[in-house]
Amino acid sequence: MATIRDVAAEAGVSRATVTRALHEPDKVSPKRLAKVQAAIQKLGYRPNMLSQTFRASSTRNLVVLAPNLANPFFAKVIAGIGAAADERGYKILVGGTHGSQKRESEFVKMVETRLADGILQLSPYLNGGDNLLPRAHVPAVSVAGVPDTPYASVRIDNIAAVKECIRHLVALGHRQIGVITGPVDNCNTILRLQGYRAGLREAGIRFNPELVKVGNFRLNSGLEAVAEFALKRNNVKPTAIFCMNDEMAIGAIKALASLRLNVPEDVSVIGFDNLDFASFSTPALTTVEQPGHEMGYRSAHLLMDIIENTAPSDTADTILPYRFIVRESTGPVLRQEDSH
Amino acid sequence: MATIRDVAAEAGVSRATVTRALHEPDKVSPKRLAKVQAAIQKLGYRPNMLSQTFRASSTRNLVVLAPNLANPFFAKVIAGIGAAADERGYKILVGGTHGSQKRESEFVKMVETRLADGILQLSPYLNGGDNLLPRAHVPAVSVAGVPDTPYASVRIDNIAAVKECIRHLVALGHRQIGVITGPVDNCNTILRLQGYRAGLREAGIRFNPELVKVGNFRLNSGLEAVAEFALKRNNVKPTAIFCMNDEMAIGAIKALASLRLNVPEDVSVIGFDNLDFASFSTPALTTVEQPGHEMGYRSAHLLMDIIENTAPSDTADTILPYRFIVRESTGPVLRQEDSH
DNA sequence: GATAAAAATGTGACCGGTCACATATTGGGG
DNA sequence: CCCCAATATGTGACCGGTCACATTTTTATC
Repeated sequence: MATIRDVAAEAGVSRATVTRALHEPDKVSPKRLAKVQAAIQKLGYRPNMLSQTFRASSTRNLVVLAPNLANPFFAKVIAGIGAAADERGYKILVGGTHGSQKRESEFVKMVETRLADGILQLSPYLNGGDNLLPRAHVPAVSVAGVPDTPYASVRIDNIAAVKECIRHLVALGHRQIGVITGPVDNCNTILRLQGYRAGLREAGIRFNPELVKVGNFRLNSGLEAVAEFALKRNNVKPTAIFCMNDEMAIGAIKALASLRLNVPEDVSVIGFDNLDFASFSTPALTTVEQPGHEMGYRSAHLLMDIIENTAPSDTADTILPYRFIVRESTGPVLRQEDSH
Repeated sequence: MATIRDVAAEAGVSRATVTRALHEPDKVSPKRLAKVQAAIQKLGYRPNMLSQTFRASSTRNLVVLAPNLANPFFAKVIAGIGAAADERGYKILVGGTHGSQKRESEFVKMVETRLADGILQLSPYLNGGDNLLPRAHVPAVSVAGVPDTPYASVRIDNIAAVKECIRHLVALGHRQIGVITGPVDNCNTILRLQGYRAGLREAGIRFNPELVKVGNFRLNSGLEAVAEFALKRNNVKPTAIFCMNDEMAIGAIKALASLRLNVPEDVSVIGFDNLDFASFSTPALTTVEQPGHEMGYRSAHLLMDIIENTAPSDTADTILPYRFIVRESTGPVLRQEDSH
């Protein structure tokens, strides 16, 4: 593989002239420029980014920490990040952590060891001890995360969004409103649960822990949670279920169907995220749209600003608007009390 | 940021001793080892990977070229790649190309400029001119791609898989079998279309171009293709539709539902990939499972072998088994000719 | 055509580890 | 206590660009 010295020798100039020909062509006389270009052509020279990057000690790589690559919502966010990175000549390294602390610290180490310039953290766990980022002082932005992080975040107002869902259900006459959550230590779970409780309070409904089922954001856990609701001996059966993401909502609908319960006649279901699949499910899902692409885009620009020091690494939160979308999976409660 | 020289000075030893303390601790006397470790601790020293990597001129990064990150099948493959990379201390850079040549060449350039060691190409276009990889002689493996690439590939036998789908439909009495394809130049489209035609031939059914609709592998295009089938003035209405992936199949089912056609009573539908969503759709999808995780895993190991020169960079194909899964979306054709 | 200013080019050091080799230290056997 | 081998440590060069600065060449002005 040809080096810059080979090119210099071939063109009969110095190394510095080659560098200049590459980066500041107008500072090189046309004659030599042509010679250098010919030499580059002839030798098939490609500058070694590694050494460039080493000298500059900046890689223009961003690490994206995603707990789960299979989550379509994250795919949207990542697309947005990619678009922003592209605009400024950055590349993104997508690290699937699968929730593993070890994996996560591997990627943080990439920044500490200069293989990447900063980190975008998707949906982190609450900063209750196990969040690595604050400890390592590394440029970071949290996407779709929590308020009050020690670094900037871009997100929606989860609490308000969920309150709006509950308000919608209450308006339809529901008072037994179940909820299927994500993992208990997930920040979105925590916030949305707060929204849920606030929504109930607003409607004067007492919070009933039996109506809360813990899921994991995957299809299957929606299914299992509904099975648990059905299995219950006692008679607190929800007439509506708020699911903390669309995948679990689709799982829930599937489970309800196999119990011969119709959505929304027997049970209303609400999701969260507005995946593409949400409008294609039967019935089409009432859900909250998070502007995933926009969130990714904004947060990536913010991170790059921080890296390049054009923005102070403050902890300001950017709150983007959500959109509550009513489709077919929610409807009025029918007054045939406890038919199932 | 502390360098190895700082550590050496602090510990009162030479740079080489520090390196050895880091990589071959048993070759350093316990006394100095302790001193070095104390110095590292005190200075918060972290080796600069960039320079290490520069010296070794190997980054242990693999670039994954994915046309579309939102495709859940690719997510599975990427997870497999990640698992393999992990085992051997590689990291993966996921590059969403969105079908753009420019983006793709950006990533190829990353390998040429040594920011990554090799490329995994997901579902490439046929080598009709616009496939960059052969031109750049870069370590590469194709995943879920075509036969006869100039580099190794890991895939299933698409033709056989589709033939099996058609055979299944024919056995149920279907003779008007529609197909919704991916983009015409996509290699999977081409192979699966060959399988489709071979399946028809086997059953003695004449190929009818009017039963072929071109899609783009996204939900919406399944919907649109069905709308086109419905719209047709002439009377070649399919009693079964083979979709080249699950997303389009789910789109197709949605469209059929809005036309008041039942699946599978009125029209049977088959998908491809066996996404998680496939078994959660209503009705659950008959489909072909590609071992996405395994494909990613195998191809990544193959690529790493090539990079490390333990495997010759031959063009051998690895063919993995697929699995045809019959669920609820296919059924016998009802003999009430042309009810719709 | 001489002189100063501007533009073009070349030189050596450097980024931060690592390696090959040279040198110093230790230990055991006689 | 000396000698040789084995082990431990240090030295300088190097990876491939890039930068600051020194040097040379060109151009402008009188």
